[in-house]
Amino acid sequence: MTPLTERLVLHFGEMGSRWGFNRTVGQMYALLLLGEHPLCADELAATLGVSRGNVSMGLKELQAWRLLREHRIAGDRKVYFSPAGPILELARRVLEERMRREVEPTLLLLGELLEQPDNAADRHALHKLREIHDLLDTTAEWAREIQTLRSEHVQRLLKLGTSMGKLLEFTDRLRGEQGKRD
Amino acid sequence: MTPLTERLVLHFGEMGSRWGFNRTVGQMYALLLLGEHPLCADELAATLGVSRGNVSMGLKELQAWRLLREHRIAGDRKVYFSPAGPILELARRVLEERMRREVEPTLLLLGELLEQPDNAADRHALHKLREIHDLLDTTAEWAREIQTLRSEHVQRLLKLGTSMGKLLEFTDRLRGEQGKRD
DNA sequence: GCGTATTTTCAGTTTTTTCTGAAAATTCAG
DNA sequence: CTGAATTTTCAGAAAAAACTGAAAATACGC
Repeated sequence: MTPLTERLVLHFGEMGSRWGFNRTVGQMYALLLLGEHPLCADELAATLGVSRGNVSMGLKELQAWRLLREHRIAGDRKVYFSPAGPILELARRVLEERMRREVEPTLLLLGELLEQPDNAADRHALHKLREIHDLLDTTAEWAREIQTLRSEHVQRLLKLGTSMGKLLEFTDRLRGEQGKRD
Repeated sequence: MTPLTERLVLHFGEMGSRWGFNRTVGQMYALLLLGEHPLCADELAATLGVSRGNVSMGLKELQAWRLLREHRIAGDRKVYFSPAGPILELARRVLEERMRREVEPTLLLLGELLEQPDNAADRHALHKLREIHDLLDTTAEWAREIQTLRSEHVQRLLKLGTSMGKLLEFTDRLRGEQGKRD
């Protein structure tokens, strides 16, 4: 492991928890990302100095995120792993999985609660619930559509940034000045 | 606490950790969101059945996210709290804070590592690093621009969804068919 | 199929995070 | 100012999450 790789591994380990998984999983993925060749579980365990069992659980977790690709070599029983695609594709899968874990459950619950018969005591709460539900719903729809676009278009869309929004700001400002003149 | 509020409080408590804070903080925010009136620390502690100290730390956390507004009433020493604005504004602050916590540190590190003198052993790793850096950089820029737009325009932009992207897909398909005819 | 190389599982241990409650610090009505 | 009301802090307790290592299960070359 070169000093550069080591630095990244440590960083991914620390950030792991903020990204929704544990230190070992973060470090494992850093290694797989930077390495030129696929690695097997034993190599991961040895390089990171963690137990074989821990690596096994980590691999399961990364597979749940669909971030891994398996490689099998004829005459070798071990399974080797590498990242499941180009960076943008990985980011897209992380987005999808995070929507599933962080947004979907709440969206479902809110939808259910909003269908219940209206109780006078909850009028205000239901109003808030509706607002939250609608925002999450729009966001989920947006994320779902991102998944349908081709990588190159996601790329271009990101680069476009908020120019659409800026256009809205601009036209509104024009309209405002026109209003003053009227 | 009505059954509806109770249900939401429990849910926000469970989801808390996935959203980057702990159970108590999640529950506290659910209460503040749904309640019609601002609440003081003692009310939060009593309603949720947690210690006063825990609520104090939770409030500090929510303030770090800039999700709270303080209310002070003449002749009453207690401080009362309510959500810091409309839902969309809160979502925007969560986005900002999450970028700061989850993306910025990595972006800074990658930027630093990419400036180091190139080491032959790291050629491949540096290439990957560059890819990740550029994607995070574009994403951060995009998030920063969102913060500059007015709420109503963020709303419209979200609703527009990926129609821009769909347009790209569409024109590319047309171009493709044209290509076949040539 | 056999037998071993490899992976998975999971009970017990360690580490980390969260929570409590009482003491210290702060704030503000009088 | 004063002092009680309120908030914050933080050491220690409790709870949750992560990790180990060995045993069980599985997979696959021979």
